[in-house]
Amino acid sequence: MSDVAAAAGVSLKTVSRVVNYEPAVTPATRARVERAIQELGYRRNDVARSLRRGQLSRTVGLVIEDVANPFYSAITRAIEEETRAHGLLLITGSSDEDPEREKALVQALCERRVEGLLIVPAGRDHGYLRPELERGTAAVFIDRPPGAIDADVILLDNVGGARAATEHLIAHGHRRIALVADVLTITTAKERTVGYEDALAAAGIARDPDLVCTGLQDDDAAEASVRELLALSRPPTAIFSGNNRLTVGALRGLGGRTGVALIGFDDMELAEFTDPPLSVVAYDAAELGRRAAQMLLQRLGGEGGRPRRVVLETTLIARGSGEVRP
Amino acid sequence: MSDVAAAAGVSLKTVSRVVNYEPAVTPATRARVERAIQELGYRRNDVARSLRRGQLSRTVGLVIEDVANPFYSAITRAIEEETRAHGLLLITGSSDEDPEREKALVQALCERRVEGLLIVPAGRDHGYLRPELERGTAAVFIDRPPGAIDADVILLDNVGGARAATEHLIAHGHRRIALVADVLTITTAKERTVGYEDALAAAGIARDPDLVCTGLQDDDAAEASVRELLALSRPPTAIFSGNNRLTVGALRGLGGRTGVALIGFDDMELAEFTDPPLSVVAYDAAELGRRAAQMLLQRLGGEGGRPRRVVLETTLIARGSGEVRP
DNA sequence: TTGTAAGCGTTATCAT
DNA sequence: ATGATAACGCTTACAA
Repeated sequence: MSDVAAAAGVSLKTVSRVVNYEPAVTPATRARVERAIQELGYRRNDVARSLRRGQLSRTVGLVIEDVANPFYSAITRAIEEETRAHGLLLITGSSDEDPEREKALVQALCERRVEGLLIVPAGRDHGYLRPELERGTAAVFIDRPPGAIDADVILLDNVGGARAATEHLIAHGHRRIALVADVLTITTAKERTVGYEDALAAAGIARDPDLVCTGLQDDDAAEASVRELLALSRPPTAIFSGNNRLTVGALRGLGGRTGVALIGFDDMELAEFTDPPLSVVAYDAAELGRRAAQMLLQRLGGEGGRPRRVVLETTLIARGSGEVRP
Repeated sequence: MSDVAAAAGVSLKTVSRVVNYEPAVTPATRARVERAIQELGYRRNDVARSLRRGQLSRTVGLVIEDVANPFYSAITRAIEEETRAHGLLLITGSSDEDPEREKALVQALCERRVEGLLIVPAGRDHGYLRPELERGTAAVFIDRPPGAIDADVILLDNVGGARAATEHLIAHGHRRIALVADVLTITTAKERTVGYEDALAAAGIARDPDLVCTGLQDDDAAEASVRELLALSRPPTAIFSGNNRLTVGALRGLGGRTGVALIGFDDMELAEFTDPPLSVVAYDAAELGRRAAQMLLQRLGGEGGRPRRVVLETTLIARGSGEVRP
């Protein structure tokens, strides 16, 4: 900047004025400065800028489980849209469901002085965030509630969605319905399991432990579980799978068998083209991201008040696989 | 930091030493400082830090077309993995195939002094980057080459992949093969079109303009085109679609018709479960991101030399839809 | 309209 | 082993 000032024969401050479109500059001076900027290839340093202006980094941090998962990338995209509209850049990171990694990411983001944090929590204890929150960093949790602190959060109606799927299967005549779910320490997995069990109980169907497969962390685990389910002496006539990855595994485990009903939680890109077309519990992932970003932006805008909790509804999309009869 | 120093009864510099794990500090002093840090909830300010240390922001910028597209989110994830290993955070943004948006994003990233730039270019003229490159910001282009400047780039063998797909269809007896492609100003779309035409020419099949649908920007456009193709007096017996979004549209346009062969460029999540299973031109999207990040990291590490150009191979995965006979 | 001086939170340099 | 001081590139407050 001082180089530009020298080249244009003005003071530092005048260059600053030009760069920031402050009005108090003669058109002639402005032109001279702009020429110098062009020639020297000067570009304002936002790092230095935010330092002096009081910690406003104009960035927001996002920690999710895995960007490569369509569920999270849809959320990411929606958040990006909202933040961009406010001139905020987005720093992203994947935690891979590892609490340590989540914490390390959040800390790196805080050191970089992001103005706000959007987190799909992997860990259960977010006490480590308290100092940040007290110091004014806003935080909004997505998809799962925070642990050990109180903060804004936006969730899905997991219990309701899982219950609806299970009820749907029951309504189509199934009584031996298997569950394929992730580790139950993940609240979404837990809630979807509860929804499944609620529906069975309401229909007076005893919960058969043989049919409940939990702790499945990837598609391979789901595939193996489904194979085992099919090998039972009394195999299930229907399967409810708890998320998009597990649904892929379940389909693989079914190996083309179309006689077993299947409903998956999370809509998927080619769901309408599988054989039979895949019935799913769907919801608006983009809306999840959008609302989270909006809540964060409101907090950044100075909005006070108690932490809020928003729950988004799910919809059952019946395409065929969930309507197969026993 | 000065608060911490005061609380611990030491100087600013000593706190800095503790925070940076510099050896020259008595264990006793260190302990005292660390207690003060705990109590005050102090966290190092990386913004100020990078200012003094000479512009090392420890961040890298990534500009892609759309994170919500699985192709790009896979790339993003791989890049994240590489940069994380080097302590670099990733700032991401989607250009939506809009050159202005790409440029605005890149400029915002440069103002924030990212150390390096990873770009899937939307525009054709990257002259605007020259000042940044001269000043030492590294840049690597992904999936498409830069325009008007010379820089490292990692590409896919689009011509080869498209040619292989078309040859495969020809080998299965097709002579009326339709093309469903994006706007040809996008180099990947152009190259895939060239590969398609090459294969036809090599087989002595005249290019029928009725069968060549280009300029399709989304799945809806592809769906409409496929419907029109099927309504021709002499409809195609096979379709080659130029990317994952267009493939979704093509499938929709086919409306369950299984008699028309289909090969898509880009593998997809449920491709193995469609009816018939979807044949695709696949490649390692993660590898694309990984290699790009590695090239960037090498440049950041001071590696000189002429810009490099890496081309990744594609593989034809025959699952069924590409093997349907006319 | 333009310029000067101070300071944002940190690290580098040089003393002690 | 510890500290004083300047400096990073910029903006704010004030002066001319």
